[in-house]
Amino acid sequence: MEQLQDSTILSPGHKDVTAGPCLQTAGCRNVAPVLNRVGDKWSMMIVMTLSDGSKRFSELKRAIDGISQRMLTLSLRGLERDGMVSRTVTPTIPPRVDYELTELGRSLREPVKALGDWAIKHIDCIRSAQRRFDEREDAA
Amino acid sequence: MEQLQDSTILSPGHKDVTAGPCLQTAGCRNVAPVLNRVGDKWSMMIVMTLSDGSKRFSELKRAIDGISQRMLTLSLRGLERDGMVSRTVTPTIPPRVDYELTELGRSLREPVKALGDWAIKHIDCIRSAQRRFDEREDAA
DNA sequence: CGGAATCCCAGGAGATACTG
DNA sequence: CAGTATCTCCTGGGATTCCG
Repeated sequence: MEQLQDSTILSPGHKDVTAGPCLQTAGCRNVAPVLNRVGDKWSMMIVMTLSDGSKRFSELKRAIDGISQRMLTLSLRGLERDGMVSRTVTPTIPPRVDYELTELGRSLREPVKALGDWAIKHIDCIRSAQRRFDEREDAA
Repeated sequence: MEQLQDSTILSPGHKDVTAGPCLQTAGCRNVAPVLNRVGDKWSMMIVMTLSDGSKRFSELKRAIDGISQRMLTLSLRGLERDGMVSRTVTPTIPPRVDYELTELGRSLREPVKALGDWAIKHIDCIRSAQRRFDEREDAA
């Protein structure tokens, strides 16, 4: 089996965590893995797409458009592993597999929405900041 | 100049956005870039670290511990480009550069904290879900 | 001190082909 | 249909070195 994306952030060659000196870093260390999944392009797309009910593999693949079946599989595995998504196999022929947000997954939608609202609210600000930055850079 | 991490998510070989069929995907497309920066390991660390006031380059490097100067530079550039962080050069000898959260950057702390709180609140749930998942997998 | 430039490699991710 | 298995290409990112 290929190495599953484990979302466990641990700097390679890093000392022991329990001996961690930085206070905020400790809390950060808990948050980082979650952010990493949430921040992931495909995982987010999937959660969004599953927001309005369960979908089967091929439905997801078609809905998300641009995702390869490989990344869909891997991302779903990651979300399933994190307990965000449940996977239900119906062993008919041909087989049918449905994915659905778990309670945990659904509870995630709220804070993510908060962040999404922030993003939408400030997207213009960010865009223009980027433009200004790029212009100054081009001038140089 | 090396290609700056532009945080602009656009599937390669993707059709035109304006013709996009999916409604929620459109909003998602705005949110994704932001999430991608927010979800970024180092960028988050930096924002966290800058939460309590401005810091200079070497302070950040020491505070974050594990980051390479390359990634620190690149991440700071990204944050600066997005208007989250301001960069102030004091041309003394030796030179001194201070980084500070902008208003935009500070406003980001709140929704991020919401997400962080969610993460902390559910981290046990996630961890145990991961353990269960891994055990079932080992059994197979 | 704060970077920029270069080298280099492991891991991320697409395309394709095969299977239960 | 819903994956798994390869193969391959490409980028992210560490280490190191040089510059103002």
